[in-house]
Amino acid sequence: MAKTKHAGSTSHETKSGQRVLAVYRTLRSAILEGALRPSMKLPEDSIGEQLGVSRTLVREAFSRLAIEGLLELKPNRGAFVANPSLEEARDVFEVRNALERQVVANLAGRLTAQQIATLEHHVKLENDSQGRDGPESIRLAGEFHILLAEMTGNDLLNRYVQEVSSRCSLILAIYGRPHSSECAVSEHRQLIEALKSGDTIQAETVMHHHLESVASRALLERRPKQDISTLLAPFARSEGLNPL
Amino acid sequence: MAKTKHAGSTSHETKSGQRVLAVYRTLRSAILEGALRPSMKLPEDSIGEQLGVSRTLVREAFSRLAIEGLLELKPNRGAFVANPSLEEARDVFEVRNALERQVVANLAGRLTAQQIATLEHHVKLENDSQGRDGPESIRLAGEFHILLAEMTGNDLLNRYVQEVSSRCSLILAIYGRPHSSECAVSEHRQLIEALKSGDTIQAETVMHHHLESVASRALLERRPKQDISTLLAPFARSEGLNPL
DNA sequence: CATACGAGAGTTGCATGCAATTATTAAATG
DNA sequence: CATTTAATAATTGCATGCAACTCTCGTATG
Repeated sequence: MAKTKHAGSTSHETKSGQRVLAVYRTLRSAILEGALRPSMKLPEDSIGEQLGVSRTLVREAFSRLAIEGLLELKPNRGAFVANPSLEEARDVFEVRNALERQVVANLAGRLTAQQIATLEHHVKLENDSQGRDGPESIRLAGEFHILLAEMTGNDLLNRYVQEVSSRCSLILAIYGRPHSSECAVSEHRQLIEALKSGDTIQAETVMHHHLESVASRALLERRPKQDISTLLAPFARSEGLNPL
Repeated sequence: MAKTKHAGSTSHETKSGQRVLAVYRTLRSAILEGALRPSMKLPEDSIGEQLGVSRTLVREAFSRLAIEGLLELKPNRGAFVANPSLEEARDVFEVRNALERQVVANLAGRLTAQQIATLEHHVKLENDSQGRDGPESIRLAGEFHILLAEMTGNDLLNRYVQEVSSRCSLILAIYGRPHSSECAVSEHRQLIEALKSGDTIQAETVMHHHLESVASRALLERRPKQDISTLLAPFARSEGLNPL
């Protein structure tokens, strides 16, 4: 096999060293965009070959993605795209709620004019893409929350919000309805207003309800699991069997 | 060099596969106990030789510790024990506050009799070790918070609490006063009472003040940094120099 | 016919080797 | 004598190789 020399997810040459980051980002995107479906097996070999790097780097990227909950690493068995259970999904939303309430608490009354402008511009984009079909408006809605987290200047908080956001994307890909799982633009607008006025309680409340509604819109129905054993269990039971 | 076959941090044979976990845990403990001081360089091969594993495994453990904020990885330069700035320390405490408020919100009014007994037993241990010298009572105080997080049954929340707790341990090792940086046992008792009564607001308030007081006891004074350049800068300036 | 077994192929876990980068020391120069 | 430069040593980044483990599938056996 020819050595392809660089493994660009984004097409421009990765500066130096951090090629593992490129692998990590490539896989991360692929999972979040749904190209790699939950429970899918990811062999080190083929991924490395595909990306033009050795198994060593793929392995390192796997390890990181596993920590972030996007992969599950089974010892001696390999890496699988995570397939979080409904319970885990609820756990993620609970943590997300706690983190994002801290984000708005941190930001309330402290936004600069520039930051407010950025947020309002972003909401306008969300509104414009509202009508059009799909992925664009979902992406924008997610990025609004990332934007807020970045504005806190708290790197750790920012990292955690990014991580739970990733997990939420995966969860929505599994459990979310095709359409209505996106954030309501009006709620984002409300949020900005509360942040501007410096009303911390109000901001936290709005954020809380906002995430609550996203979670319930996504999690209340839909296939509870697309894992084979869980899918089959009810059928088995109705046939008098008693699966694990 | 002889192959030592296993690299146990805890003396019992590591089952199979997960030797990297043993390396990770060993280094983690060493950092948190202060054996490896902040900013100290950790060369891959000497660590590997010391632990009887190859650089590959050490490298993987490094990567994980870096994600958790206990190491800093400088490209092409190697791994260094983290030396968080005061600002980063404040950020960590802010996130910890958000997470642990979620913990008590989750737990309030939902503790089983068994769990209550466990917590009260733990507080008794804390109280008993109060008088004695040092590390024991600090460890117990930290474990109380871990215990609470575990009781939520929310794995992600639990993991994040563990992570910020680690970071806090490192921070206290750098900035904390030798003695007074531990949790007040009475505050832990208050917390249990609030959780038993199911008063979520009260529980969150107590937790908030509790962590606030830990943070302020630790962070308000003490050497702002023990990095050489920062330590030297004031002396240099008083000599008419103008360091970076 | 269904289940259990085992040989072979494929994959992971880990160590090691080599090229590239950084650190260190020595010599050279102003 | 301080500073710069060149050569050497040490260390990291990454790929590859080998043993251990798992999976697959054909064969044997009850």
